[in-house]
Amino acid sequence: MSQAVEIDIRKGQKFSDAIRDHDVIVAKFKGKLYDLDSTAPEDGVFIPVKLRDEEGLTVLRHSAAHLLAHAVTSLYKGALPNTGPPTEDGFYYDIKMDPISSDELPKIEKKMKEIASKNLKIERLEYDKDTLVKIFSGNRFKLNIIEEKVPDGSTSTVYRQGDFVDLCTGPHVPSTSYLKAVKLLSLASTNYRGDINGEPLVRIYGTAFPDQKSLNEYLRMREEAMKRDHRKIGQEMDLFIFDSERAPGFPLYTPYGTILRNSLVGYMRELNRENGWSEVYTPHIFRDSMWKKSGHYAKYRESMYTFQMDDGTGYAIKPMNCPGHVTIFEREQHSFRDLPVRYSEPGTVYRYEKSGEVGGLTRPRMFTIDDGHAFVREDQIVSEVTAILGMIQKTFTDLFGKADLTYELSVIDKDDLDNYLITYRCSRCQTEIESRKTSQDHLICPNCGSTDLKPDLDRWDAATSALRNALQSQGVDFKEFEGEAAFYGPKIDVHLRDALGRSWQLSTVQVDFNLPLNFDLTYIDSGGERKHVVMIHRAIYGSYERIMAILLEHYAGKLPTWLSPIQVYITPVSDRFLPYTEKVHEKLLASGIRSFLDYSKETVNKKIRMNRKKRPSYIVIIGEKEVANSSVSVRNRRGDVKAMALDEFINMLRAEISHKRVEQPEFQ
RNA sequence: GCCACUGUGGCUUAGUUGGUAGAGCGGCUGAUUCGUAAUCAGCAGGUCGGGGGUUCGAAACCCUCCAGUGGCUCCA
Repeated sequence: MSQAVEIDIRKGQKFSDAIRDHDVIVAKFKGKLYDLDSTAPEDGVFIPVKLRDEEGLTVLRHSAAHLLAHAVTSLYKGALPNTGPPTEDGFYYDIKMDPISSDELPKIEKKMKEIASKNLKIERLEYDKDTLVKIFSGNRFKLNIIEEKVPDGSTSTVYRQGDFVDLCTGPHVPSTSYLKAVKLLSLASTNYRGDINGEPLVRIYGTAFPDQKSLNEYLRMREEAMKRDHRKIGQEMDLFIFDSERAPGFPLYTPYGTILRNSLVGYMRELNRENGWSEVYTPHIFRDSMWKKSGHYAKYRESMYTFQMDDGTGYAIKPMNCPGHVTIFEREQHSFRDLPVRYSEPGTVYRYEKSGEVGGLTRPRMFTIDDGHAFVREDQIVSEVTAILGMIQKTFTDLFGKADLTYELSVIDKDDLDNYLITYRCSRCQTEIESRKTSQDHLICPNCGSTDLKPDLDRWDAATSALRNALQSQGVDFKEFEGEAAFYGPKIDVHLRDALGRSWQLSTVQVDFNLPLNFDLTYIDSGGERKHVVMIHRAIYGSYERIMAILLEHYAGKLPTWLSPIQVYITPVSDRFLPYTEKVHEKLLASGIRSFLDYSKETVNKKIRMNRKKRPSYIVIIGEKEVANSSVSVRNRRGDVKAMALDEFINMLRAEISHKRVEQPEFQ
């Protein structure tokens, strides 16, 4: 982060003439980035942007993308660059070319470095549309961009470095010599414009940094992330398996994994109880009539597991828990005094994710949501959502020690109301209907047949501002995303940043007007009138699978002791000390501590080596001294060893577990 | 679902241009009774993802299906 120094500049003066610092690569003038080589459009002050600044880094990577396209087009005849933007931590370029294998990345990278070392000037050139069309006549992708983005009679810019020219609005670093630390990372394929039917393109991912040192640091982090892959750690710790032949995409939890899972379930059960959420239990299968009524069949049938019995009745396995909770809610009439009614359940759902989409615990075909549905009055939305946000903050503070959360509020796009469920009012007879119209449909008033129906967004507005109020009352920062709302209502998504700086989407809080209408869920208000409830869907972990994956990657498997499947791994130095070891083990078990005794007759070294990958919280070794002193020799996760009295060890563990401590006490 | 890559015993893997599989870890057996990341020896374990084809001969080449990985699309 460099200081926001400001430099005076006069109209027509080149930015480069006003600065000396070689690290400055672009100028920010009135909020817009300019190449150093360009001139100020008017008098004013500009901020010099350095390589290391966030915006500078983006520019650097964008330039690196050009360098990549430059190298590829010079190596592969007929390769047609499409687009190559910077990304959060690097860049990519989509190129039409024959498929290549990742073995060729080093070759391309070498070419990039070769071009960079030529210290080519990167020039910005402005041309009219006709000239642009001539320049890119051989590249139909660029011609499409010109056709769409450059109006007739206007101009746009290209950037040239040596013999390579790319259509681009820039800005870029002044010369290729800035691109010293570039690295190609992976190869993927994509379709033109992200359209499934679009032409297949080769996408090459890479990254760039101001210097080799920070690039190396990034690569180390990347490697660390790879080592922390929950699929790998989960196998090492023996937590779950996937049997890709028998159940592709379905996790099976082993005994250790089930301990972890149950710890998380137990935590949520307690949190729910403390916050007035009743636990319920619902079937995994419902008749198809249920899914027709809920609307799931209409929208999600192809990703549901459906089947038919011999007598012809149709069923489906649940892809969501809401209908079950709704069914329980419906069993009795509700007064306005009863609300909110809150049902929660670790609800296992099954969704047929398409073959290319499944992967590990983050995208399985079976997962268990820490699901909750609150049935509330409209005036209760704010307080209910506020309470849920509090539960979210508590949960992640407990799980991660310090929760680095970001909030997103997804709201309706009022310029594009198609596909949202909204109230329409007939202009002629004032009849109100609830509908989700698509662009093909046109609505007709069921009462008078008029087609003049006006959307009424009052309820959406009220719900959205309720969510906004709840967020503000919690004093958290949030961003709003227009058009990201669910079709049935606005929602809040919560993201967590992990130890490696990666952001994961976890919690979600959604306001739903749809299901209460589909199922006609009502309460009797104080005036004796029937009103529709509002449903609030909430998941805090998101799913048990996902939170487990995140915990494993965040902690590199070294889970806080309260969550750790093996809290104590205990083994004697030799069989002679087994009786005392068993006594210690039993006392630990009696104290509620998950102790696992290793009877194998191996050397201590070997036993530790064999069991370390299971990440026990503590390793306890019992030998002659321990037997003599009624003590234990304890090794913690960091590898520090300490001898202590058995009771001292048990007290330490109990405190650590009951306070859900993330760190272990230090051994002096 | 689309594109690319990959698929060898429980795990990690070797296998040059095709000549019917090697290893380490783990497992088992025996010896060793051992002090915080490698004690020794022996044994068992593989229809090289499935099926089809080419060939005198296929783990290797071709086709096809399945699965995994990385992306795209999707994610209620």
